[in-house]
Amino acid sequence: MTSPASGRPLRADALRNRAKVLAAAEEVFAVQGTSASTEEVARKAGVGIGTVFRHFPTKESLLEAVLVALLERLAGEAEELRSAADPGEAFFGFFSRVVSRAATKQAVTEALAEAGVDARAATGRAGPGLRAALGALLERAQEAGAVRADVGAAEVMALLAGMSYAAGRAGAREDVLRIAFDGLRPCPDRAAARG
Amino acid sequence: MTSPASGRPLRADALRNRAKVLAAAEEVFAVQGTSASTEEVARKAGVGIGTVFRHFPTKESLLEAVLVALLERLAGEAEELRSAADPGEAFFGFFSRVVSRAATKQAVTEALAEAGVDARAATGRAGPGLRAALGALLERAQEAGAVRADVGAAEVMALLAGMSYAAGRAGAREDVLRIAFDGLRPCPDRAAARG
DNA sequence: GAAAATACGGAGCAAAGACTCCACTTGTCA
DNA sequence: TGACAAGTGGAGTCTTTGCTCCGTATTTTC
Repeated sequence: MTSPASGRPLRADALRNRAKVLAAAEEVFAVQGTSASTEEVARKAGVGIGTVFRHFPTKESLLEAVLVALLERLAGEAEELRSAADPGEAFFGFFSRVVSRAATKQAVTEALAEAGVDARAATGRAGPGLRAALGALLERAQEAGAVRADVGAAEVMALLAGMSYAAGRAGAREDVLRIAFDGLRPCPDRAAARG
Repeated sequence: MTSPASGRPLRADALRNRAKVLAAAEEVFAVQGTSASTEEVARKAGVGIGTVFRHFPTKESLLEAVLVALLERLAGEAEELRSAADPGEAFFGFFSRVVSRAATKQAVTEALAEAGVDARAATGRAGPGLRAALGALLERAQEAGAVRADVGAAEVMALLAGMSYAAGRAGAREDVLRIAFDGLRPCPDRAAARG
């Protein structure tokens, strides 16, 4: 996505500015949440507001671009872990890394939430990418017996979003994650415990 | 809280209006989220904006009043379950009832999040009430062996907030809750699963 | 039932934020 | 290097929203 939908490629300076805006937006939204103003983003990027709106015609489209970038990066990280030695550690490690990142970056939580629902059109494109990558991690962990067999990628995504939210608010991140992880692990006499 | 902090009791019509505003605010915030406008609340309550601001000098104070009412009601429900026959069912039933309510009422999730952090002054008063009531439910469930012994009320609150958030976004509420509940249950050979 | 106290309603104010417009600058291409 | 297309910046517009102010209406008190 380095050129406008139809027509010539972007001019060099425009390309540079677009990147600056995107980077600034990601940082601003991460710190202040997605309700931060467009002007704040422009200031951080060192460009005029007009420039921001030239590249992203609405605030929503800017936000969308940021979320997509975030999701793609997460998906990439998951992808890399696909061939890790320990599938269980790969899965749980990825999960907790995402959650701990969400604790400081509000935008991550929102991206995950959006990805789960794929409400927005564009995140609808990136969401499945993450879901697929996470799904692969999940499957390998299940085959290795590190994760119970009766959960799917969708539930794990939802759990991930929920835990990210909780991490951003309450303290005790590790303790809450421990509960979720134990819930994900196989447990032979679970039936007994339920009864 | 039916009279002003210092001075005479409220006039009869004022008391009535205050109640109408609070009820309207709860409904509006539940449906539209806490970013709904004060004017919307006034319209729903059938009073002028001036009246809303007379009773709640800032929007924040109105929101706070709604959240406190919500938390107190939840705490009350938890209290009632204190002497239920089956402590495990009481605990898990309460938990899932809260989550399913949060699925349709955004304000519930926010109230829980606030209660966990007790960031706001006033919810700081009501938050501990819920925490205590939930803690009592938790303890009884633990004594009955339905919940693992090594979790505290704080973690459960955080988990509750996270699950409420997840429920409001993704579908698959039951499936995600199942994971969380299994994580909360005792499981003798958990150590083995972790290794 | 009149006077005083209290409350009501909604026009209007001020601040914030999304977005537009256009005179000016910068990159590109022949 | 000149000409033109492309991009920039930020003052200004429009809308929304929290909140105030005060003339009018309702309750309470005696």
